[in-house]
Amino acid sequence: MKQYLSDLFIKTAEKLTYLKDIDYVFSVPNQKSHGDYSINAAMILSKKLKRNPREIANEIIENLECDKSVIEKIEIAGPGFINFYFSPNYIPSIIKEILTKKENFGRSQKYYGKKAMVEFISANPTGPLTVGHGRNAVVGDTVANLLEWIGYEVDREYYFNNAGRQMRVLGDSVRLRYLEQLENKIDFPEDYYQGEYIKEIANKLIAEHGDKLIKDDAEGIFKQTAEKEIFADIIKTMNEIGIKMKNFYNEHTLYEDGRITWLLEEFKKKNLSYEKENAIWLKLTELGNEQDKVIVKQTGEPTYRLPDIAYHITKFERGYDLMIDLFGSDHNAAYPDVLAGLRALGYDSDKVNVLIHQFVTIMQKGEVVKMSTRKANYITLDELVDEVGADVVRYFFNMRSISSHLNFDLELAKKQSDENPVFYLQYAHARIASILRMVKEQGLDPSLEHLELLTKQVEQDLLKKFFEFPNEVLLSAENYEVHRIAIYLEELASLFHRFYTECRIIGSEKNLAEARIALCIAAQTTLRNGLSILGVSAPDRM
RNA sequence: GCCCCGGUAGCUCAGUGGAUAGAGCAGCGGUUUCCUAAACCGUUGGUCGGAGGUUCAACUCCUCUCCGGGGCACCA
Repeated sequence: MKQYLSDLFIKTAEKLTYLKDIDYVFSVPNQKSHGDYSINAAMILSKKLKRNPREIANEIIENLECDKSVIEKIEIAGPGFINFYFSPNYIPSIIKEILTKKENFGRSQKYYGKKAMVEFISANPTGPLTVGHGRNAVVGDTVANLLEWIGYEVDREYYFNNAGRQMRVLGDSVRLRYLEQLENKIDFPEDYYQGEYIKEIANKLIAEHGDKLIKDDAEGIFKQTAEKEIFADIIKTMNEIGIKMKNFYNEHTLYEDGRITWLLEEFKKKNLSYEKENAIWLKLTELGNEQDKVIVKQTGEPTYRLPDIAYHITKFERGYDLMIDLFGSDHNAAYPDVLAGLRALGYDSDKVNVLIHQFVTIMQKGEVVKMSTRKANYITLDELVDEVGADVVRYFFNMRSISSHLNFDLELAKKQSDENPVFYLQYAHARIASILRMVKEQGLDPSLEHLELLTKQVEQDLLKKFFEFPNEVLLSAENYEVHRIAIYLEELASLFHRFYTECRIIGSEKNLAEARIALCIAAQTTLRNGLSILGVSAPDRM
């Protein structure tokens, strides 16, 4: 419907040239009495043309060449809205489109031929993924899905660092636990990794090597084993919630390739860096940021900024048209430095889109659980998935705007009842599957021959909702707003339940019954497609 | 001191500068001899944190301010 109107206005703009280059908006009015679609063009033009908006609206309507069989009525309302009422005979045509496109209904080719990379999770292998990482993981994967739905070829990538201080501390934490298990007296520093998993890794080393490692240092087998075990655990968790990375990018590669040295030289050559207090600084103030930052420490080790910039350069070299970085809000001060560095080297930093999601607050028995990886006071993503299931985890993390804090109530999520919106959606899908099984036994088949019989209000409301889906996918993808899909699906499911409460199939006149079966299939397809974007399963039975 | 995010119904949250601000849950009252009641219907509930400003029109944009969260590393 929107597409039809939008084409209509583009055509009309050839006659009424003032319709060109203005940002009019088509919207579905809040109230049914305001039609199916509404446009605000006349009000926007009012100031520009210094004319009465209702007068302009009239002129626009006179010049619209619309098909009577598609648009039944056009009205001017309020301060100058133009309201369109679509013909009840046109509206069911969407069913044909859905039944033809099936699992592709909602996809578009708008960005066909473009390549995108979504970098997410990117947690260093110092411990299991926590609930905090869960939001990043789920949203990142869903954003990648959305981009695929609008035509992008998408790569998912995980960037990690297995060198540096944190990893040394990790290795030493394992070493100390190893010694402790062998009944040596140790002093375990407070800022070391406190988690149980460290002891498990130490035990594993004892099982394999006995006490032969007593003289080994932290950096060797202790660190290596820790990294290997932890990564295996992370990947297992990712698999459980359906995430498959295309690539794991090790920061260390950037050193081996000589990219770090090269980058340092580039900054020096371009006079963008300087030495002070035995460290090398990047002139970020000259690039428009607040303060200069260190890129090489006194120790000679680069800070994260240098490899981060080098890493993004590899993304540019790999030919991505769009690069998404997804971080938690604790990183929100880091990315402007990286982008400024890229700009200074001539890269188009507009192609890099940094998404920041706010924190997850876990509520347990009415209390906020404070979490810290190092203190081991956290709930792992694995535990969460075990308790509530992958579908609930995926849905909960997807259902809120990423800029809002997410309140994850463990008791509620565990409840597997109607308080959980994910069950509402899955039930709608399962209910349709059940209906379809039933009507088949009755010898009824879907038919597109008499869709014009779908004239009841609830039927028309559901049909109109189908029209919105492709546009909803497009808007969600272009704005990286995963929660819009969840909201849309809840509205869609609600409309289906209302339809089915009022309209029965078995017992209705045959042509009507078969048209309604087609309507059910269309609803099921749309629900399933939406759920697949979110990575939530669509069960046939519950 | 500075930067980012939030503040909307009892709770959790939606809300492209548009018409009378919505949903879910909770509360209250109903609906099933009938293809899934994990459903549906009705109803209660609002100073959109506050103050200015821009606009034909502000929950939405701008300024100031209060409250909460996250940052401002030679950690990532």
